[in-house]
Formats: sequence, C-alpha cells, structure tokens
Amino acid sequence: MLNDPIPWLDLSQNERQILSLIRRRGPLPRAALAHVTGLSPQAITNLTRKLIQNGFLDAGEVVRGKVGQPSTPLSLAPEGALFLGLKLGRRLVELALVDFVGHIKIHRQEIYSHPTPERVLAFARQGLATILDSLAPSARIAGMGIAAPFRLWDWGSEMAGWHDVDLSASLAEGLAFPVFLENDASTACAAELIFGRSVLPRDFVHLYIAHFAGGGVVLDGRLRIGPRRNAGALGSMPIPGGRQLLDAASVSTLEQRLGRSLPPDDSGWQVPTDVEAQWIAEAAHALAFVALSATALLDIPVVVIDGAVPPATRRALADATRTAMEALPAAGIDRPKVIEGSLARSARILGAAALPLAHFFEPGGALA
Amino acid sequence: MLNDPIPWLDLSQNERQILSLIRRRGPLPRAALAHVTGLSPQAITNLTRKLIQNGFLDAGEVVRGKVGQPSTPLSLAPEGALFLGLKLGRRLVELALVDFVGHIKIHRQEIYSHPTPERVLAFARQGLATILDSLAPSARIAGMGIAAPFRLWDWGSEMAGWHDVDLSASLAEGLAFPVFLENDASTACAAELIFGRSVLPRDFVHLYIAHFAGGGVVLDGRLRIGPRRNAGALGSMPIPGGRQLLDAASVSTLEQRLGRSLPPDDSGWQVPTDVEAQWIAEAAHALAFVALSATALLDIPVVVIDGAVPPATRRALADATRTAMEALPAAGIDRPKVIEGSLARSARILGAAALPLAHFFEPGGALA
DNA sequence: AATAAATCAATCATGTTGATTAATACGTCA
DNA sequence: TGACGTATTAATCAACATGATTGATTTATT
Repeated sequence: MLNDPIPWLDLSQNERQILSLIRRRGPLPRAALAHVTGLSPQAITNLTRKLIQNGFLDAGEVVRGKVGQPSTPLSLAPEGALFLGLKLGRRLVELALVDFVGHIKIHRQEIYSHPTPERVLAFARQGLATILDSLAPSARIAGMGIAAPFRLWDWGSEMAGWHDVDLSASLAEGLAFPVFLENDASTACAAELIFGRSVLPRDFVHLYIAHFAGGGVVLDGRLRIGPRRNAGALGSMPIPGGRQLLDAASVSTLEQRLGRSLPPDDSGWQVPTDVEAQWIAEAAHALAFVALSATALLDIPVVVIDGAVPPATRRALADATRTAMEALPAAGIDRPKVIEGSLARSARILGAAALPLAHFFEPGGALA
Repeated sequence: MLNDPIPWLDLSQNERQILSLIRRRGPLPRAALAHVTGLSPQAITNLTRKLIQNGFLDAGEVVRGKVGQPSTPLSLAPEGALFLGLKLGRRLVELALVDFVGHIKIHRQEIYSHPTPERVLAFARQGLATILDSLAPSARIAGMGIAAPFRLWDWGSEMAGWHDVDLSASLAEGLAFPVFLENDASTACAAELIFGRSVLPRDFVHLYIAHFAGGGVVLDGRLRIGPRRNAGALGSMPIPGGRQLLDAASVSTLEQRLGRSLPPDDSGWQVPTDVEAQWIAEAAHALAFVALSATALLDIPVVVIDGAVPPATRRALADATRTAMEALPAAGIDRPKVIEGSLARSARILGAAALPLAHFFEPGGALA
C-alpha cells in the first residue's frame, strides 16, 4: 500500500517543505521560501517550477509597491490533489471529498443507532462509487483516510461484529489509491495541524472531547504515532482517583449524568446549565492535570482543546481548564497556554482526509 | 558557539549514522552498515574510508569462517574524539575526560557542604588546565558538557550566589571548544542513550532518582530538549495528592524521613530497611503513575529507572514500580516495560561528556 | 543609483548502478 | 584424500544521476 512510487505523488522532502510552509503561512513569494527554508534562491526556482508544472502550486498576481522587482506569491492549487475521508462515529458515518486546501467538496452522512460493519461498508462503498463517478477523469485522488474509534467492540454486545473487521483492508480492495486508518481523536489533531485556522507552535498537544476523550501529540510539526501506533492516547492518561481522563472528560460521562444520549449535532445539545457546569468543572480538572503532565514531559507550550461540542461549551471547557491549572502545582515548569481548536465537529472527518495528505505532502510523511 | 564549522568535526548525517550504529551495536562490517542504513555498499565504502582516515573508525581483524569473502568489522577509535564533562551536585563536583567509546580517562572530584560559584569555577578551571596540559597536542577535544541541577538558588539562602552566574559562559571563555549545559537528570538520560550498556528501543523515558528526581525523554533515538529547553522535567510531573514526582521519589524525601543527609557515594548508604522500604513503596507508586502517563501520551514501550543510589535500591525501586503499575488503570494502552539503568552514579558525569558528543556525532545533533 | 526578485549557466557534493575483483565454504569427482 | 569448479559474500572501481550551490545576469521597481 505504501510501497509504490506513484509518479505524481513522489515528492522530495524539499518539495514537501515548500508546500507545507505555504499551507501554514499562506501564499509566499519565492524569495521568502528561500529565506525560511535555507535553500538557495536557485533551488527554490527549480523546485517551484516543478510544483507549478505538476499542478500543486499556482502563481498569484505580482505584488508591486515595494522596492525592487515585484514578487509573485505562490499559493496552493486547490485541485492539486483530492482526498477522501471516512469518519465512523457512534451515531453517524460521514464521507467527504476534501481538496488540497481543506475545502469539503462533497459530503454525505448517515445516522444510525449503532454502527454495524455491513451498514458502514455499504454506505462507504456506495458513496465512494457515486463520488468517483461524479469526478472528472483528470481529478487526482491521492488516497483515503478513515477516522474510527479504537475498540469499537467494547461499546456493547451489539458491536461484537467489529471484532474481526479490517475496515481499511475491506475498503482498499479495488481502489486505485491507498487507504489509511487512524484513531478518530488523532485525526482531529491531524486536521488542526494541517487545516487548522489557529496559529500553532511546532509542538502542541491536542485534546478532543467527543463520546470518548482522546488526543494527539504534535512534535516538530509532525503528528506522533508511536512505535505501536498508540501515541496520543490521552483518554488513557491516568488522573487522580485511580481513573483515566476519559472517565472524567468525555461526552459519555455527561450523558450518564444526563440519563440520556445526545444527538450528533450541536442543534440537539440541550443540557441543563447546572449539569453542564458540574461536568465541565470535573472535566477541566482532569484536562488541566493531563495538560500539565504533557508539559512536564515534553515542554509543551500550547494545549489545544476541541471536541464534538457546541462552541460555547468548548469555550467553557478551555476557560475552566485554565483556571484548574492554576490550582495544580507547577514548580519547575511553565504552564502551557490553553487555546481552543478551530474545527469542532468537522475535525475528525477533515483529519481523516488529512491522513493521505500528510503521508504524501508533509515533510517526513508526518508519521512518526 | 555552535556556528563554526570546525573541519574535523563537520560530519554529514550519514557519517553520524554510521558512527551511531557502531556505537550502539558494536563493531560492524561494511556490508552490515549498508544493509541497515539502506545506503549502497559503494556509499558505505566511501564514507567509512573517510571516517577511518579522519581517525574515527578502526578496521578490526578480518572475520573468517563464513561463506564468502571475509568481512572486516569496523569499530570506534577510542581516541577519535575526547570530551570533557563537569558535573555539579549537592555535595560533589566532578570533572572528567571521556574518550570516544565512553571510557573515563581522567577523573577529579571535590566534596563540599554546598557549592558556591567561586569554588566550582576554581575547581573547574584548575582541573581543566591540568587536564589540558597533560594531553598530547594531537588529542582532539570536541567540547565540554556541564550537568547541573536547575534552579540551584532554590536550595537555600546560602545558594543565592548562583542566581546570576552563567556557568557555561564563564567556563567557555578562552577555551578552543564549545561548552554545553544541561539539566543533570537529562544528562543521565543522554548517558544511557549514548554510552549505556542496556538494550534500548528508539523511544524511552528515563527516570533518574538523585537528590531530586528528574528524567529525560528519548524519541526516535534522540534526546528531546523541547522548545524552551525543559522537556523531560519528570520531577515536575503532577501526581495524585496535589504533589509532583519529586515530592515522592527523590533522595531528599528519603533524607527527610531519615532526619539526616546521605553521603555522595554508595558506601555511605546506611538506611534502615523499614525506612527504605516505605520510601520505595511510595516512590514506586509515583514512578508508576508517571510511567503510565508517558506511555499514554507517547506510546513509550520502555521506562528506564536509574539513580544515584546503590544497585540493590535501584532494583527494589524498579521491582516496586512494576508492581505498582499493575494496580493502576491502563485501559487502552500497553503498560511499558520497566528496566534498570546501567550507569547509576556515573550517569550524570558521563552524560555531561555526552552532550558535545551528541552534538557533533549523533544524527540530528541529538537535540530537538 | 540602489534594491530586491528571479533566473541562467557552470560547478560541486553525494549518492546510485553495474561491472569487477577478492576470498572464502562447499560439493563433486578423480 | 586431495584438487577443482561453483556459489556466496564482501568490497571496490568507474561511470553516471540527482539535486543542491555559486556567481554572474536580467528585470522591475522606489
């Protein structure tokens, strides 16, 4: 799957670095690229020529008004590559086609009471066929990413069918592009890293509060996977009281307090304020503890909090986490900045699509 | 300090990789190097020729008895480069000259009740002069590393003098080589990584129990420093009870229980077994908690425990940590293996010397 | 005239590829 | 038993490919 040097996807590290820089900082002229990459202007000329020819970059309008020859900013070509994302959730499957700049071009979804392999596969296959049919033959799909919770079968007896399903392999059959699978919370982190609208440092920890709590760790601008593909398992972080983060900071905990489950969109989020406030207080305490742990270990300057929750709730969680962190001992370390994510419910599906993007277009394949 | 391309120290990434491989796996023939680096045999021939010419590698006796042409294993040249290490402790300063394979060639030390800048600087300068005098002019010193606890001034009013001392800059003056400074617990980790006799994976966390508790994080074979040079501050990891690791797992805690301080060598370690056992039990609990946190965050497969304690104590700590970890919740993660370090009291001084070594000879400069 | 962006042409550094040589073990045959 | 051919492995040589740098040059602007 990862062994074929598909010619148009075979980018060098320096080409990837250029694309990654423009993705994060917006359109840049060649001179700026030379300066920040440390490469010679000549090398940038050669590399960008190739990238433009291959349809990954567009030359913008020349910028006049400054001393010296005008510069021509280079921007990402939206159709440079397309990516498919499949997100598997507790109540919802989603399939999306995402372009090179992170726009969702096509989106389909289906609601269920609980996911079965048959239903998910049928939805994915049919959606895939429809999408592929609708595309011009010139459209370049680089790959598909799947965001799925780990251990679906732990959710209850009706989920036992997932035990021996290899979603990735089942869907990859017959497709002309590779398929990637990752924990859904990690994909949310990947989305923030690749498509996020926040200003982020090279190192940060991402906490994503959905039915479960999970996260991702970004070091040196790359999402860390870990030797056993289980880094960023923030939901499993131990917290005081013999518990783990996901016991305190997850929507499932809120649902338990509430006595009912919440629908898979913000519009249905009707939660009594006192119940929510209490949940937030406890969750924030756990989040603060975990954030400080990460900082002591990795010198993390920023912790991003996001989740499949309404913006107001996310804000309250972030605020409460900041407050809770003040009460925890931090001798010898600098408390990290807590900021909100920018993608909320769309983080996981965008992150799914970001998996092939990172693999082919980010320096180092963004895997580690 | 780090900007000059001293010719004999200007090694390419591939040269560094070769040296690093041989350092860890022992003498290797060229064919093996080609296989594991992925470079062509021809490239290995060229690179090793240069490394031998420059005095970093020695060709060993050819190995016969196998099918095919005999192979000539290449080993590190002990005099390939020399490194100075200065370790500053609570009761002890040490200065050492360490060769390319991690042997301590010269060692001097001085005991005090508490360190003052004057005394430490005088000791270092005099020792430095003596050592440099004793060396042949052909000896190649690559640099000096300093292992010092952070925030010395927090130890008490008599240490206030350290507030505005830049040890690194003061000592660098007049020296022909660069000086590096790092937290002493981090250098212990660096020593295990570079000179350690244990078999280690590419990712591990190192816990070092001395007067304080600290540690280091190694990812992808590189010691992680962090954007603010404070990664691996494991002593500051929060643990249940509103405390931090160093409140539970440090020799200073033991000394408090004991009502007296312990001398800076194993021979003076006379601790009643019940006091030690109780201390170990509490420390192990905290260590296990921290180990699990690190694993959830980074998918760490191995945690190394070492310290400035007798081997038996270290073993008891490791054993107790393993046990304590079983009692902590670990849903969603694999508990890491707990192993003992191999360097004990010499870890920090060796690690100090390893700082310049890593900077010049490890892939990526081993800083991150 | 100064400045900055971008390119051209020549060169260099560092790798690969494919052919070649060297030294050995092992099977086979006289 | 000893001699000899063959497969195997290590290592190198020579030619070439890739991808960068350097220094001179062109262009468009204040």
